[in-house]
Amino acid sequence: MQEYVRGMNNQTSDGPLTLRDVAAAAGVSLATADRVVNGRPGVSAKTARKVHEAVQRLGFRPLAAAAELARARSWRFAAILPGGGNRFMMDIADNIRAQAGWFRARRIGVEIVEADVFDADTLAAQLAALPGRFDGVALVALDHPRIRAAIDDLVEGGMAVVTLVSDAPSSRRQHYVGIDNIAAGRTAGSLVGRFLGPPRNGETGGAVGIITGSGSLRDHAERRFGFGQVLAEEYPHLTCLMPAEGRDDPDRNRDLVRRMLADTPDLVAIYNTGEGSVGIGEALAEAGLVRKILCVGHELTPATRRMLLDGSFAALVAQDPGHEVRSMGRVLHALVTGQEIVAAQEHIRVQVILRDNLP
Amino acid sequence: MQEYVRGMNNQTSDGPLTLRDVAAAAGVSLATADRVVNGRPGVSAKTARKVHEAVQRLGFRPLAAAAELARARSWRFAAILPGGGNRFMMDIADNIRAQAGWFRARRIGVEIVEADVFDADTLAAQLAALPGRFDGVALVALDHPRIRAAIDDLVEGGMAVVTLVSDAPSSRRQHYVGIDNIAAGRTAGSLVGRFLGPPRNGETGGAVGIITGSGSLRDHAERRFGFGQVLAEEYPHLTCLMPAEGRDDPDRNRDLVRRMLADTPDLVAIYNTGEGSVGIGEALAEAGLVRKILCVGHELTPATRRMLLDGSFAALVAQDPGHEVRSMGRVLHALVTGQEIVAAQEHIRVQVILRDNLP
DNA sequence: GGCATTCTGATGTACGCACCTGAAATTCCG
DNA sequence: CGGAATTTCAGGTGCGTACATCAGAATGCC
Repeated sequence: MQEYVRGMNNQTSDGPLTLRDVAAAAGVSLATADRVVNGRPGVSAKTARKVHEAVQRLGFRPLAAAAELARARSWRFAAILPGGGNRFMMDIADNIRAQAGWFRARRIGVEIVEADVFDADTLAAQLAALPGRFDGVALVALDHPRIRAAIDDLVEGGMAVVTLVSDAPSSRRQHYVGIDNIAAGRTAGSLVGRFLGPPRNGETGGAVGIITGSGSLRDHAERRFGFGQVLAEEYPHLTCLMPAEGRDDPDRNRDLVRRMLADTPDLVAIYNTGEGSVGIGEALAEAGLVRKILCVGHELTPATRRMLLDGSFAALVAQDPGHEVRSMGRVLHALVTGQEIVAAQEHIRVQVILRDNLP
Repeated sequence: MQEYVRGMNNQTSDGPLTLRDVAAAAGVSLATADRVVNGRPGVSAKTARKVHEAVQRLGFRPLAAAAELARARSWRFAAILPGGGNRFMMDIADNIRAQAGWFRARRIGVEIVEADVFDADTLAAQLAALPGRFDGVALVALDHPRIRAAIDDLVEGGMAVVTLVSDAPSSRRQHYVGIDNIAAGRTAGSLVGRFLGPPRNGETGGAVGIITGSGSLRDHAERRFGFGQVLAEEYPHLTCLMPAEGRDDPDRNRDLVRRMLADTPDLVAIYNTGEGSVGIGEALAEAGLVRKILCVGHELTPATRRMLLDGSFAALVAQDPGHEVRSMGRVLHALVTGQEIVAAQEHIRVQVILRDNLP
């Protein structure tokens, strides 16, 4: 067994455990120990086993900071977000900018790329243009065969790929940062059912209108599904109207609700699976039905916050863009540096926001 | 202006920005630049200004990993948690243990100290014994003059002090890791009010029972306050009964609810501000009143999860112990290393948990 | 078949990553 | 000129990695 210590570092006994200690214990050099610990090739099975044993026996864990410093390379991540004034996505973008310091401190540059998430071809082309320029991507995925293929190509090419907010589960993306949208829809359904209460004597339950953004983003579809499920199972006295597509646009949503009010005398509640809830509030205000018709929507924005406070909306089901951006950063960073992902920490909660627990 | 570069590092132009660049730009040595950046003494006002200017101009941010590595010292934190089988506190403890890796990777050792949080003298004595052994403390604070004084002494002595779950706002603790308990109580109040719905024709609203842990922990008191506030403001048809102290003990709570049921024919809901909700479920089951009486409680534990699923409890207002432990770690670490605390990241949300958004 | 030579895979050496810090050196100022 | 204030020097911090080294296998040649 040789001695590879020098200087003042020859205290294998006290102090924190370093790779040097492991190497000494295994009777190999630092470089070899490092190779084994990081699973790099060029080590015989026998010595690898010795090192592994030493790691186990001593309970060694590499110091993240030292590893990061030594790696001495920087990373470039792209965040592909839908363009068009979607407020929630703007929040995501703002949060990414706000996290610039965190990224910089880890040698990470993040570029926000606007995309037309509804056009699979364009999006696929944008994805295909990423390799070489970036080490990792987070994208709001359109769940479409062409996009899945594009994602798989990226992963194949060694890029870290993470879906954000809306998933593409059948692709090979390494991680999904976002909420369980079926659970989110179910939560909205339970809120509507419970807030409305059981049908009054002699009355029927009434009708529930559903406004949705678009059929092509998976998140909205899943929310509708979860919502419908709960209403059918638990509140059969309530009837769901056909979902109306407002493309997350307040103006369209306003029109949809106007029509809904005209067509549906027994309307008791409206659920919006996406953005543009303001339009709903406006239509209700016009009709003098604020607080008369129960509204539940998604995401906390200045507009929904206001409507929560003035009572137009009873509750919001939300995800925290800050958490999501931080999770995205941690996950991508862990992926490119080969660190472990702590699943529990990366789980994004489905939040219920009432007027009283507004952050 | 001198040259302090050596080796291959003489590229002040390209590559990422380092302290060396700042030092060169300011015309001082690395050591001096470092002192300024970290606010350590021994630098004249004039040179400090030069360095600050350079930092601003170049937009320098120290690389977290390098700083951490170089600081080369380890920290010892204590987490002072109430003993006695409180499930939520056990979760906190478990989360601390689960985060051991994270702490280790930052050279942080955490020791969990059980305390009798209800005895101010003992707790104060325990706090007084910390200096020398620890660099930072997180404690579930009893809001009591003696404890405040003990906390102030610790801070005075240079220890980082953070309150956890229950605050002592008038002390000099540097940070509180936990939820806004008034908001939590209000949220519970809104849930009860909305779930019960407006009074039916010809009926009065009914009575709401309140079970609380103890009067001496600030968190429970604040929850009661928030709860009562909302009920009085928004649901005046509901009457709150006097809070009954069950000391977070399921058995006591069971007895309290039994008595409550016997004494209060018009009981429509029960709110538990603390632990031991199982006892409530048991008492209701005995009386065959599960789902007949609306229950809202706090914290997600195996027991409350079960009761949420079987319908005994309609909703939980909760805080995420995982988030809290991670926040505690980050904050204490930031405090001892003199880093900045990102307030937005450390805000702990008041969560509403229904059966459908159970994590 | 014996021996020199090339090649290959395994292992070690030494330096760099960017910052921190105690001791040494320098400057300042009365 | 002496002591305090300020600044610089130099040596860590633990790990990654290009390059050097080395042993042994494979090859080639006589």
